[in-house]
Amino acid sequence: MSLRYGLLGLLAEGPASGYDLARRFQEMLGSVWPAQHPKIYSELNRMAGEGLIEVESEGPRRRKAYRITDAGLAAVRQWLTDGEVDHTMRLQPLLRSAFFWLMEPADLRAHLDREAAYYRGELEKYQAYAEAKDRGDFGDGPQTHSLRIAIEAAIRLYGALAEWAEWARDEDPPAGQRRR
Amino acid sequence: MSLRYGLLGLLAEGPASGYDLARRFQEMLGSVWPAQHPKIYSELNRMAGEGLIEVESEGPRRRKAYRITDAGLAAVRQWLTDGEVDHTMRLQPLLRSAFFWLMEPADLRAHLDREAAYYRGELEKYQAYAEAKDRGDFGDGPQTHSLRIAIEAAIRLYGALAEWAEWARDEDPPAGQRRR
DNA sequence: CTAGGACATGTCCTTAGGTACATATGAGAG
DNA sequence: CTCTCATATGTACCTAAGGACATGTCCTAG
Repeated sequence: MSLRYGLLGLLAEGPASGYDLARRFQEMLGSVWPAQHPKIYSELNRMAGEGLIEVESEGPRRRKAYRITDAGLAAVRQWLTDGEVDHTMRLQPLLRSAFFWLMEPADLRAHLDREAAYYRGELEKYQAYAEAKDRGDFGDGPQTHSLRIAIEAAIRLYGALAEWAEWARDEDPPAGQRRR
Repeated sequence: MSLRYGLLGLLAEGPASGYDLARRFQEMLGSVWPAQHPKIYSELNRMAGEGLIEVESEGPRRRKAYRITDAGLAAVRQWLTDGEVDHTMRLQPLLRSAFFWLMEPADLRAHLDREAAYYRGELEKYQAYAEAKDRGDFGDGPQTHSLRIAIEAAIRLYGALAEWAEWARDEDPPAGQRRR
């Protein structure tokens, strides 16, 4: 149900259409919780049926903007405070790492180089974002502050992963490594 | 298809039954790639049908041990070197963090305390594991070396998350915070 | 000798996630 | 005026994931 609450959380900032939500989800939450538009639209319809959100206005190009209801706001808040936190991680790159011994040393090195570059890239993206935010480019409402906290998490995570990949790349390759 | 390759990777170390694989997946990969036994058994059956693994022996209690075939070994190796890395993260705690502004400051503080404690706990678990490994408790084959790299990633990730949660907890709460 | 528990494999069913496809509409370029 | 592109919403369908339930088997404690 995380997508549901993610949408409610975004709607708590103000009315938005499914299209808006899809874009904002992608932009600001895409790296911690991917969501495609079909799922978003169907979830919005479900939530409208349950009274958690309601159609605020219908605009041009069939645009429907939704507004969160009191019930919806209460639902997100309850989820945030009482809902059990799901600590499940699903990190394919780490799953792969358990099987590095099956790779050729050269391939592994190349792989870790690419991984490190990827994480460095993400890290820089979020660092730039954080700097813009700290300069006040996005105002300083409570939402902005929360977003800054989320960005800080991304910075620390990608930083940790980048350093890990570089560390692993520079580690001695396993002694028992053998060619196929 | 990550589960598939995870199973093949484990089977590359030696024959195992579905039950074994479920336990080992849970133990050593559970925190980066959860897998329940129904999925494992059905995936094993599918892979047996495709010739990636084969039944090595049938033991007591209906136990069926599988062995990886040459085709299976080639498949994991190809996945490891040529397969596109999926960098998707699905971290509910970070999704939540974008909506901290909706929480009461006291609830948020309690939440971040629990989160920090959780991450510290995981961190210690993996640190202990790493120390045992560095002492040589598990031998020092190439698999062990890979596992050590995976554990190092877990240590760095949980360390980063623990510090993030503590940092966020001790941050000034957003100025615009308002009561319900 | 029997009851309970760990071992071991599976089915069933529901939901979540994701790709591909379909369609309508308004704005702007040429 | 028409073509194209971005906006905007959806359906259809497939696979992955996961909870609930069912069943068989061997061991051991009492």
